[in-house]
Amino acid sequence: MDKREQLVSVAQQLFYKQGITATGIDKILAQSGVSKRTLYNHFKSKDELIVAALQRRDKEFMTMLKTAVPRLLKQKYDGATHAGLWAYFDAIDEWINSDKFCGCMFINASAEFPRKSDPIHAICASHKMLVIQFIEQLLVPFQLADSHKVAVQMAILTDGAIVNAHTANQMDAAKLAKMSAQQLLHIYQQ
Amino acid sequence: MDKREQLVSVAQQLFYKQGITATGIDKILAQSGVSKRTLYNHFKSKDELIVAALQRRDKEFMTMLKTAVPRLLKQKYDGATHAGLWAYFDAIDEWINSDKFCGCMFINASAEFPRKSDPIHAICASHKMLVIQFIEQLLVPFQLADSHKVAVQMAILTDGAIVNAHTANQMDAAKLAKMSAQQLLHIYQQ
DNA sequence: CCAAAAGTACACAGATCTGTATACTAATAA
DNA sequence: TTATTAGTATACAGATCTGTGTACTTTTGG
Repeated sequence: MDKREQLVSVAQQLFYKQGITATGIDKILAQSGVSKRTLYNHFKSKDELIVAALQRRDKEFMTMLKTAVPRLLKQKYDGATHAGLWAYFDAIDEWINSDKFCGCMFINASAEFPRKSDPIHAICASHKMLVIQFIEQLLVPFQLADSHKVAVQMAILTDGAIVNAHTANQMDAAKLAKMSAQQLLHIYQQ
Repeated sequence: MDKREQLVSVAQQLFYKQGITATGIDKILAQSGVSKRTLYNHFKSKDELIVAALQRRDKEFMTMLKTAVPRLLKQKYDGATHAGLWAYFDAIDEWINSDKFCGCMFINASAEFPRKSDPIHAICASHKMLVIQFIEQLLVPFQLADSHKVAVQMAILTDGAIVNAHTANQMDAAKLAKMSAQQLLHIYQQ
């Protein structure tokens, strides 16, 4: 019933699966069953729709993390305090090996909109910052001297795993990234 | 004078800087000073030109690695046998912080052409395999039990650094990735 | 019930994109 | 020299894309 939500939801799916530039407005209208006039009443351009789709994906992804990590922490590690980070990599692994996986929407979007000044690119950057903050929380039990730096290192492992799975079909990339993380934190813990 | 080479060279630059779908044939023709008919005598479609541009970039990037790594190995590590991998991460760092950097062309291309069956996507995958092989050579001095697995872990760190630099403006990503690599190989060396 | 808000259908402007057709010109090689 | 090859200029077909204009219909709140 909420036409705006329908539009953004369908746009998000199509942009993610087929690329943003490659997805025309008409495809989104056809699949959502909304008229073109309604779209341009809610958004003044395609760019605004792209922004809304990315913001929706941002919320969706963070929600996924915030539910999957506690679930896996309980399932696989009996809720052990330090194991949040392992559960995080397990969650990434689950996602990468699910059929909905098509790379990271924000990495993909910044590939299509490479100019740093582009608002679309800026949204991608701030999403990545949010993920780094999320990781930093999981690092608290390790009592690290510079937990932000380590969080960025974990983010690098994450993005590397995502890209290797998507581009090079390395579907075990998240498992390898998790191993790397465990070995790295073994050092930091000393 | 070699019109084909001019076309592929300009196409590579524009595809890399602006994205592939966003770059029209006409822009490539204008910048290379070649007529449209000549383009379609050499390539039967834009897709073929894309393939040629990616293959050219593949050669260029591998050549860059094969010259930068020995140079940095000598400059910074006095040619120490085991330091090839550190020189490799230094080379990635140099590239990331150069003004020509605009992410990894193959990561970007697979974002725009996500279907695994697409020949363009396949070229991206095989480029990543070449890089992994290159890394594996640098791991020889470490005499690892499973050097391929570690090479993939290094590739994950590399791609993560590239993506974090490009998408999240983390320009020190390669330095952090190098640190991770050094800590990881310290373990593997024991 | 009725007025305002929201949505639909559809035509179309104007730009852009890939690819082709045609007729002419420059270079090259036997 | 002359035939062939390679390239140019340019118009254009046909598709597609974003965005607007207009007239009609549905929904909804007071």
